[in-house]
Amino acid sequence: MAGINKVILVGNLGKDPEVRHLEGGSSVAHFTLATNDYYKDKSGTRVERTEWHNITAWRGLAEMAEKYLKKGQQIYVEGKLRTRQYQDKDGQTRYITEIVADEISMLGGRPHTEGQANGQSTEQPVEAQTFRQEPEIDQLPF
Amino acid sequence: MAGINKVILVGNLGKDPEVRHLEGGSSVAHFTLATNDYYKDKSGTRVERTEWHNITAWRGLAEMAEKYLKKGQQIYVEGKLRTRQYQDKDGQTRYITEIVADEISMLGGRPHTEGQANGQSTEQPVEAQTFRQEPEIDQLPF
Amino acid sequence: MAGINKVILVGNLGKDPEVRHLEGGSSVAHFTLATNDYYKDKSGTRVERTEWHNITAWRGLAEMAEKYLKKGQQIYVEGKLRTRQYQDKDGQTRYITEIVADEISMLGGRPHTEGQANGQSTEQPVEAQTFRQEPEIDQLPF
Amino acid sequence: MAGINKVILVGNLGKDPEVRHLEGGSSVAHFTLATNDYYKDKSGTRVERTEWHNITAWRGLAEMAEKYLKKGQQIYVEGKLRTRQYQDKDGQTRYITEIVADEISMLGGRPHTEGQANGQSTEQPVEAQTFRQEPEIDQLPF
DNA sequence: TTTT
DNA sequence: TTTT
Repeated sequence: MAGINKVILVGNLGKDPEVRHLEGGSSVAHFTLATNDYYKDKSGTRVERTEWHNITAWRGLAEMAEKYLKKGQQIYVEGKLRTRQYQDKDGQTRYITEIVADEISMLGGRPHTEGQANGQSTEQPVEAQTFRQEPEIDQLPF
Repeated sequence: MAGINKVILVGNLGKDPEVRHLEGGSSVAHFTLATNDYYKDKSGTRVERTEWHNITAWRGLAEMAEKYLKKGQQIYVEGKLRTRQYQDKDGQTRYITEIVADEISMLGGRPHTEGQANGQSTEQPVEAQTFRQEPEIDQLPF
Repeated sequence: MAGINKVILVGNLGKDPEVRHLEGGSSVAHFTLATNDYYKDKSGTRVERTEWHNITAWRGLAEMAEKYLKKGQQIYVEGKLRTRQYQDKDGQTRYITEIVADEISMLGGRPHTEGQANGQSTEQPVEAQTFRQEPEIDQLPF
Repeated sequence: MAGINKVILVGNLGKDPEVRHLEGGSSVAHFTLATNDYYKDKSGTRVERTEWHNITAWRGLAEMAEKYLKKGQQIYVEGKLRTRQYQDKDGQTRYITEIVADEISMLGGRPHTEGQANGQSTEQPVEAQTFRQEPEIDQLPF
């Protein structure tokens, strides 16, 4: 039975993406994304709740992340949930749930800083864009 | 900054929901949902990949789950991601990511088996329905 | 500014898809999809409301629709909204809003009827599958 | 059969919302939302395509729209598709497809201008927020 | 642990 | 025009 496994997030990057360039020429990027929620508690006080998500982006999306995404930026992410097993340092099996991105879009028309060779940094408004990664078999190098 | 944290799943229940009736009169249900994916590997062989999701449903949705949802049934779930911390038996901090359901819809018009007191089981077609839980502050009794 | 334009539907086909094979070798399918909604009116009576959607599928999805989709079948459709202008028979400009499908998934494991040359019809369970159409420039032959 | 009818948009308001306060104390807001798409045509030229959507918001969301939403602002809208019939000035039956909003979130932390009694306008950063309208029976006053 |  |  075919299923649907879809995640839609709008949030802010917790840090710059970490990008690894793999041997076969492929790339993978990791970053965290915060989605904030507000609600009123019983006393009527406004409370903020932040949820942190682990985002993984492959190939073209990893390269896009490396070039354009910075800590704090607000983005739209569409992807699928994947829970991976790994062994921690004590040899115990642990699980981590990630969102594997299929589409990333930069929101808010926020200017982004492009690093300059001379150490200067000029604010260059980068027109917000949507990037899409066509589905392929994900390599799992970790 | 307000964010969006939305999950949309179509899959099959891995087991009957476990429902707990809390002291304040509230209820919470837990179950797992499998979403299946198919892809062709390099040799062209069709491979199935199953992703398992932990679903939590509160209040009215928990009661709906208790009444209508059974192992194997195909459903639509809409909700939000939440990662919880807990201490494992060795006192170590661990994390689990769940989908807290906002809406559940039964798909496929699949007949559902209602347990009978006399041990017999009659197939009773249950009209597929959508159930929605209005947002409230989630209690976290575990 | 990049935007998001996404539609997610689960409903039943109102009729068999109409498929046109275009000169360049491409195909386009049209069909209607009903999504049903239930609510209680002021007197507490349960009322059903049906919304009808115009679905357009291109290329591989059109061929999938031609092969596998039949009137009455329950499917998941993901796509984008597009409003087209056309001239009615009186030369007036009219508008129609369609959902251009990016992904279609058959739900419910419902057996589908394959027409047979001898006029007989055998129920053949078709394994539910998800089909995806990679984004390209849509041709607009009508 | 229960269905799913869901639309997710990120785009910019084409004009300030038009809000009507109805006799029963309810309100309804209308505005248009542009979602922009970019693609490369056959010659490799980057082409922009804008899709316009008719958004309708009821009750609390209408009041939120009246207070906070302005032409040009980037927002997230979640809602459902609804196609309405009406008679045009020539007595002909026409159809219009709208998105009835269930949730609206302001994106980008963009400051918004609050009209001032003295005719001055001060830029007041409004913390982006998500507003939700609980489902009720929609009144249809037009 | 589901489904086809 | 669908489905339950």
